[in-house]
Amino acid sequence: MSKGKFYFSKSLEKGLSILALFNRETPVLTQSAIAKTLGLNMTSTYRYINTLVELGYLEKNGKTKEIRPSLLSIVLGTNLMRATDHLEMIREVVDRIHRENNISIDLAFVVNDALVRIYHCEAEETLTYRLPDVARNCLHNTALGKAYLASLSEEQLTEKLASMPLVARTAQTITDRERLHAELRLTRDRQFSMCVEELLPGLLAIGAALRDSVSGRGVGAVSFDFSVLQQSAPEIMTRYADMIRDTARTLSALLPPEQNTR
Amino acid sequence: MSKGKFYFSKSLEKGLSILALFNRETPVLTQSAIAKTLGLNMTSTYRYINTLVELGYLEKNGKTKEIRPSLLSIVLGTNLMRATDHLEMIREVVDRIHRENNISIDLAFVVNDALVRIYHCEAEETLTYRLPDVARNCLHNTALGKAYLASLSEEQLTEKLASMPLVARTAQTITDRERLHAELRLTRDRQFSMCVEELLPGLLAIGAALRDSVSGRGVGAVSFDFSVLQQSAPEIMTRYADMIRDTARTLSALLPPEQNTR
DNA sequence: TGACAATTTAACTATAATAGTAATCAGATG
DNA sequence: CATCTGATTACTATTATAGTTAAATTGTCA
Repeated sequence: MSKGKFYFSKSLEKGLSILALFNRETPVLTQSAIAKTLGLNMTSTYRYINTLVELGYLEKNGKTKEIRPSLLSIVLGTNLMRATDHLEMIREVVDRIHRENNISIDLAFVVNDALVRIYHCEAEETLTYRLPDVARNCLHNTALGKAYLASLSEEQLTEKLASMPLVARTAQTITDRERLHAELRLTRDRQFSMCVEELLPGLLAIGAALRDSVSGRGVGAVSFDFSVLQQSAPEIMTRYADMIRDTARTLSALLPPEQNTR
Repeated sequence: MSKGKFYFSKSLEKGLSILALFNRETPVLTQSAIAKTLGLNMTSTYRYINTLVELGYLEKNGKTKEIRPSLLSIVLGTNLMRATDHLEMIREVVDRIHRENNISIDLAFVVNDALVRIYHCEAEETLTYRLPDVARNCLHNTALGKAYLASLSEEQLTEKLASMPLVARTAQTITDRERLHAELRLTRDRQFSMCVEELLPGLLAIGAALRDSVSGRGVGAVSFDFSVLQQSAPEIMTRYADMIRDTARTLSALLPPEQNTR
C-alpha cells in the first residue's frame, strides 16, 4: 500500500473470494479449479486454501484433495444471516406462504442493477427455474426486475431504461424500450408485475417490489413462480395479485432501514 | 513466512475473525469494539474493516460509524450453508418436528470437545435457554453432550472422562466421574440422554446422538429442551424417548459422510 | 460557542508476509 | 513402468502490513 488512499487487504479479498465460490451448485472444488477461476497461481491458492482449512472453514479430502466448506462455514453462515435478524423473519414469512400455498417463491435485492437472490423456495412436484445468485441483465425480463423497475420514479426509470441492454432471452422478451416503459407504467399502477415466458419458455411469474421502510425507495422484489403447465397468466393474476401485494408489503416492513455505506 | 512449514495467511485469518464476530446477539459493532475484542490495533482494524466494506460484506453507517454485515454477507452465508446441502434437509426435518410439536430443538456437532450449535429453534410461549454458538466444557452437563459421550466406545469414553473438567454449573451438575460414567452407560443402553437442571436451573432436556452414516461414529447430537414449568423429567422420558431416537436416526442419515481433513 | 475526549482516518517506514518461479512429490492413467 | 497432471514445498525479490505518530472528525458538556 503506502498509497494514502488504499486501505485494503488483498489477501483478505482473495481468501474471501475462495469462500465465495461455494454454493449449492458448486459444493466441491479442487485447488486447480479455484486457481483457474480466480486467476491465482497454485502457490497462492494453496496458501489461502491451507489457511481456510487450518481455520476450519474448509475441509480437504485427504485422498481426492477435494475441497468443501465445513462445519465452521455453516456456523459463520448462520451467524452472518442471523446478525441481520430481519432475514430470519423474512424466511419465516416466505416459508409460511410457501407452505400454505405450495408456491415457488423468489426474493431478491437489487444491487448495481443486478438481482441478488436472497431466498428461494420451491413448490413441490413442479418444474421451476432457479435464478442464479447474482443475475445481471434480468431487470427487464423477470417479474422481480420489472417490479423493481416499476418502483423507481419516472425520472430514474427513464434514465435507467435508456442505458439498460434489453437482452432477448426468449421470443417473448420485451426488447422495445417504449413497450417496456408502457408495461412498467401499468405495473406501477396495479402494483404487481407479470412475466410471461420472457426469461424462459414455460416460466410464468408474478412479482411486487420491496421498499425501504423509511424512504419508500424500491430495494428489491419478491415473486411467485409458476409453470405454464400449472396455471395460465390470467389465472395467476386473478388468484395471486392480492397475495403478492400483501406479501411485498409485509416483507418490506421487515427490511432493515437503509444504511449509507459511509 | 519463508519458514518451510507455514503456508498460512494471517491477513485472511484476521479479516475472517472480524466477520465471525457478528451474530444474532451482536449484529452491530464499532471499529474500536472490534479492535479491542480481537486485540488488533486501530489501523489494522481500519484496514480490514475497510476491505470488507469495499468488498460489500460489511456496511458502515456514515454517521454513527456502526458496522454491520450487509447483503453480500447474507449471500455468502446462504451459499455456504447451501453448499452443504444436507443442512437444508436437516433444517426441514427439524423445522417439521418443531412445528408439529412446538418443541425447542437444538442441534450441535462436537468439534474438539466443544459443542458447535448448528441449528436451534424455539417453542413459542415458553422459556428457553439458548446455547452459545460454540460451548466448551458442556459435554457432561447437557443432553447434547451426554448423548455424544454415550456414543463413544467404552475405551474412548474412559479416556475422555479422565481428562475432562467437570465444571459444576448448578447443584445438579454431575461432577463425580464414576457417577457420570454410570449414567452414560445407562444413556448408551436406552439410546437417549437426559439432562435435569444440570446446566441451568429449570432447564430439562432429552437428547440423542447423531452418527456418521458410514462409520457410525458419534459426531454430534440433537436435543429437545423444556422448562420445568412445562413438564417433569419422567413425563418427558415417556413422551419423547421414541421421538428423539427417531429424530436422531433420521438426521444421521442426512449427514454428510465424514471427510478426513487430510 | 468553544474546549475536551473519544474515535476515526491518514502518513509513514521497518519489518514481516506474499507472489511467483522452479523444483519436488504423489497419484492417476495408459 | 513411463508419463502426465495436480498438489506441495523451497526459496527470495517484491510488496503489503503493523504499528507508531499525527491529524481530522465527531460528540459532549459547560
